[in-house]
Amino acid sequence: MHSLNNLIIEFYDKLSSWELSVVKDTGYSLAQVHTIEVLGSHGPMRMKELADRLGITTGTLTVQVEKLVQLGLIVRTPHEVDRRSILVELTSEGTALHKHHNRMHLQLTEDITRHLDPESIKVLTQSFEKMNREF
Amino acid sequence: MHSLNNLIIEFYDKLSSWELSVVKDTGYSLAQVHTIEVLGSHGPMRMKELADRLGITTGTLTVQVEKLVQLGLIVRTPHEVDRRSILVELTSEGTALHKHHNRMHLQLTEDITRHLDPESIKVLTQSFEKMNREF
DNA sequence: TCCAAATAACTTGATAATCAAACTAATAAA
DNA sequence: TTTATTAGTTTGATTATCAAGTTATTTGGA
Repeated sequence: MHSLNNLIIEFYDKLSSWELSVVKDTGYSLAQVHTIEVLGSHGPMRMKELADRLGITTGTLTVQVEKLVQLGLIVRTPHEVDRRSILVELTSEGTALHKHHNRMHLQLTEDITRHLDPESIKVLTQSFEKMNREF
Repeated sequence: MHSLNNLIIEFYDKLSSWELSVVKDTGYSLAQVHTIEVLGSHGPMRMKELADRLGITTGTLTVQVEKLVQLGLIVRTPHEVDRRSILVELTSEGTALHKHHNRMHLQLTEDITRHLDPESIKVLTQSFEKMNREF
């Protein structure tokens, strides 16, 4: 258990470094790409929910979103029922950035699992499913 | 492979959120705890190496380190052979913070793996070893 | 129904984190 | 021994962040 713990920490650390270098290549900031990631994988959402997912306040997010709108990556649309809220969603350019980032991730996954046999991949997948459920 | 990729991304995302909330409880910033983490798990090191591991410039690190020294978490000692360099290392208080954070991690690992059978744990551990080697 | 409380987003003012570039001191290489 | 490189710091500017206050809207009692 102790060694597994250390391996997870090391895995997380290496993934963070990889993410940082990949993001730097895009020319956007880590916070910006992270925002695009969340919108890309979960779809349009309100400011409040987005802020919660990103772990920042709505005040901070207002500024971030303003910049991403100017960059043409996202758009703000009024919420259909709740007029206090606005929905944030990706533009086609934002979607393209998300897809590009996703391809990078997929390539990484292929790279780091290339020495795993099919049975291990299967167990690994099931284990991740179970672990993700426990957070 | 595609689903495993998504599971890894989700795992990373949840781990990030967990880390953020755990760090917030300590009263220190994410950057500060991260610095302590690196020093705690790899031992004393030069500014340059520490900056590289953290993914920041030495200019930024100089400011960070100064604050951590004032907080009593780390100390600067001259490098024995290279007089351009200084070694950064944890104080006993810094070590205590690292140990505390490590215990949190261990607890998390125990929590998220509690529904995995011994054989899966074994395969999972071996898989992480192989994946970490490929980064 | 109507008003108080809660919620969503934004704004403002302050602080922390970051970088690039310039600088100093020391080492390495020619 | 010069010259080039490296380590760390400083400076000036920019970005990210928060807490607190503001406005508009919704919700939940009385």
